Amino acid sequence: MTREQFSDPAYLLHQHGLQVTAQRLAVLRALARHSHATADQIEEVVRAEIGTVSRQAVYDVLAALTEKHLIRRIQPARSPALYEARVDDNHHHLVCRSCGRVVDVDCAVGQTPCLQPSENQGFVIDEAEVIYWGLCPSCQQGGQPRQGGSQ
Amino acid sequence: MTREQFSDPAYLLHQHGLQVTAQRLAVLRALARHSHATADQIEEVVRAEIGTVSRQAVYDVLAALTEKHLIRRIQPARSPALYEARVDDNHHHLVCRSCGRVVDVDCAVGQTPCLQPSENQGFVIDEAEVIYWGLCPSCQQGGQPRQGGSQ
DNA sequence: CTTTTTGCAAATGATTTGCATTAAC
DNA sequence: GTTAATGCAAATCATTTGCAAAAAG
Repeated sequence: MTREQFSDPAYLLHQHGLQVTAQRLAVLRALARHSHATADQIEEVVRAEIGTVSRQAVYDVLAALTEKHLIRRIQPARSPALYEARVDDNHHHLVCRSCGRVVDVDCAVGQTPCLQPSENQGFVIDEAEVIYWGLCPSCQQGGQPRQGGSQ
Repeated sequence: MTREQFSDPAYLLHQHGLQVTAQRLAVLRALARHSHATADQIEEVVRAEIGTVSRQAVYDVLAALTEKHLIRRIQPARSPALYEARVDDNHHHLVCRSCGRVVDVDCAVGQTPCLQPSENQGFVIDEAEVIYWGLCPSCQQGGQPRQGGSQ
């Protein structure tokens, strides 16, 4: 197993029991380039690249990749879900309540302590998702909320 | 201002510039009793109590209360949003990927450090939302995922 | 009395489902 | 060849919108 196989999309898919298809590769490539993209945006990018994808194929691919933890789905309140290339790096998100902008931030508490809640109540935790809600720099001046957590 | 005014729902509403209506009081009461309820469930409870509410009134009330931070909205992946009586206690959530069960847990890192991300990128943060994804005790035996983060 | 809320109906919009066709293994 | 993935159409379902009637201050 060579080092570069780790980052080879086709190998990754195969490794997780998924068939290697043009649209799956294209979705992975699209996400590598555009982080925090909606299904719609991904569809657009993928279609531009390989010519044809159905919306359903996109949803299907995203669901399959999410289930295998090859990508991550984030749901910033009411707006459509966003997807990002999974990096397994325990990073979190800053989300603007006004414009919906999403920015990555490293975990504030070190490497992986976020995975441990104070009490697990018998749950087996596999992921900690942290969203910091607030206003981005540009929305702090002038703008008032249009989307996001409230209303 | 007496001590009990702090917890008086009518006073709370008034204090936040909201008119005091039967359905708002009923929603607050419903949430005090049933934490992590969907709009649907709240509608049901409220209707049982005051006889009549439209679905829209429920959504409207929930939006108003959420905006004033009197209650909190949580969005566990694809499933409908849940609401809980706001406690301002910096607690987080354990969500079961299989059955969708939601359980409260205290912040693992003390009083309010969760509000501070490693870098705020110029954002003004007003809330930190933490969701621990995993499997609840009962779903660890036997059951396989039906709803939740991955398809 | 004036403004905010409610109720009703209809619309929106993301996501899902079912099934035949096609591509991967 | 078999099985898994795609494409297409139609359905679902939470949530929103617009407007008239009712209630709150």
